[in-house]
Amino acid sequence: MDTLSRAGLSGAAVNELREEILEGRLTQGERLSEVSLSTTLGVSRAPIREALLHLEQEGLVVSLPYKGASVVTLSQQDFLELSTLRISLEKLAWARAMERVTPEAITDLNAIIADMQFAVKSDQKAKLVRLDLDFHERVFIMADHSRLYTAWTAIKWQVALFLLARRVKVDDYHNIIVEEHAELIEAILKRHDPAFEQLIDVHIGSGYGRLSTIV
Amino acid sequence: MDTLSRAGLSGAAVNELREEILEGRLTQGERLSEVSLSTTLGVSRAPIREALLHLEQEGLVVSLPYKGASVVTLSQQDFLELSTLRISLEKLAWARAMERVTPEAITDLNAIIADMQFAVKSDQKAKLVRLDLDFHERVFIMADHSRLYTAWTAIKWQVALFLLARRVKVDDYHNIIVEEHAELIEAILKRHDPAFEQLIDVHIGSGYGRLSTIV
DNA sequence: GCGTAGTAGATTGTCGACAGTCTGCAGATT
DNA sequence: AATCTGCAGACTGTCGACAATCTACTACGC
Repeated sequence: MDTLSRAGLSGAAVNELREEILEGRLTQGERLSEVSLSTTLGVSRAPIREALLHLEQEGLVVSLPYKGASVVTLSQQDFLELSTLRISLEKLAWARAMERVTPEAITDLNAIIADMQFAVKSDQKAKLVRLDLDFHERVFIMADHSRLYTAWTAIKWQVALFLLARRVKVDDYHNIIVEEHAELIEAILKRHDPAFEQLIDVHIGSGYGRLSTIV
Repeated sequence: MDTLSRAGLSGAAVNELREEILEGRLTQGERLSEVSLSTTLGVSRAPIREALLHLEQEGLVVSLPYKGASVVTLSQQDFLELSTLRISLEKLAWARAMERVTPEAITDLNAIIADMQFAVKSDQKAKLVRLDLDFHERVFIMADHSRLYTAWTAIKWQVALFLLARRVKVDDYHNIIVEEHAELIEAILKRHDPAFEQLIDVHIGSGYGRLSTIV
């Protein structure tokens, strides 16, 4: 991870708050008062403020001057933005990852797919989402492009929030996720497969079709 | 601008420090001590820390825990990263801008080109760089995609730093910049010109060829 | 002389308190 | 009754001081 390497208290606050948002204990739109957070987490306001700035950069929190921070409320429009930008970023990531792939990386990716299969069987939906994002995370790391990775982290947790909040129909998500990621690995093994861009369009963009009505 | 709307002191510090970095008064690699900055700018460390976090997000500053912040040092590798990511972002931006273009926006863009011509004649190199970035800035705004715009701002000032630091050969930059931007406007007027992606590859990617040896 | 432990200085991380700003309600005015 | 004004409370923005950490120099041992 990225934020784990940050300084102690603010980094810990980031991880704690992010988990609470992703798991729904902090609902979308909920006010995030600095003082209440500082008393709850047992630290002063300084690391809390820094944590909120970081979460704002990750798109999980929105804040206005003198009006405080709130958990982001993601709309269908936001999901469209996330999908279109993600497609652009992933195309670049995969193109570069193809040129830098190692056998060990493929082994890791296949291990994730194996975990996915288990998660599907045992119906662990949250775990499945984490594996999905972890899979793509490794591709972005493989791409060896620090700014591309930064751009990815700026939308990663918003995508996670959308998937975890069940605002996407997950019925077929279960059924196709293993197969689609396996196809992506095949594409990467071919190295210069020109069809990978179309594959990404389908893989990421298919979320449009799975976009359900607002919960 | 974006940061002008931020709260007073930290936002002002961001703008002040960014200008000093872009104009070279703060050289690349220079240490940025919080206390010395706070005494220099006449504010306490709190807004300075916030400003440094913001500048780190913009890629103009790098910082390590307990080791402090420094002005970023951009290498040729960094320029390659900036160019490849920027091409991805601009392709998405132009595709969307084409669908949303208004006559007023075209007027604004042509006004910028007119200013460019004047800047070229009067040999105002820094002004020319600003106009170049302002041109693209407006396209990203036209794209009406908040996360794409955020991704753009995360690399925008690094691109500016590269161009302003004269680490790119600017001889032909002067000669072709007006013509290339005029071509981009023509492409946007055609709305669904499929050749615009290639145009962007050339326009942004040509920086590779202009990349000079390290100063 | 060279390497290493210790220490002093400087710098960042954190804290609690004060100042500036927003929000909602109470009361006055028309 | 409706609207405006002023106030009270809560919250964010800022500040100065203390704690934790890093760094570079010094002194010691070999």
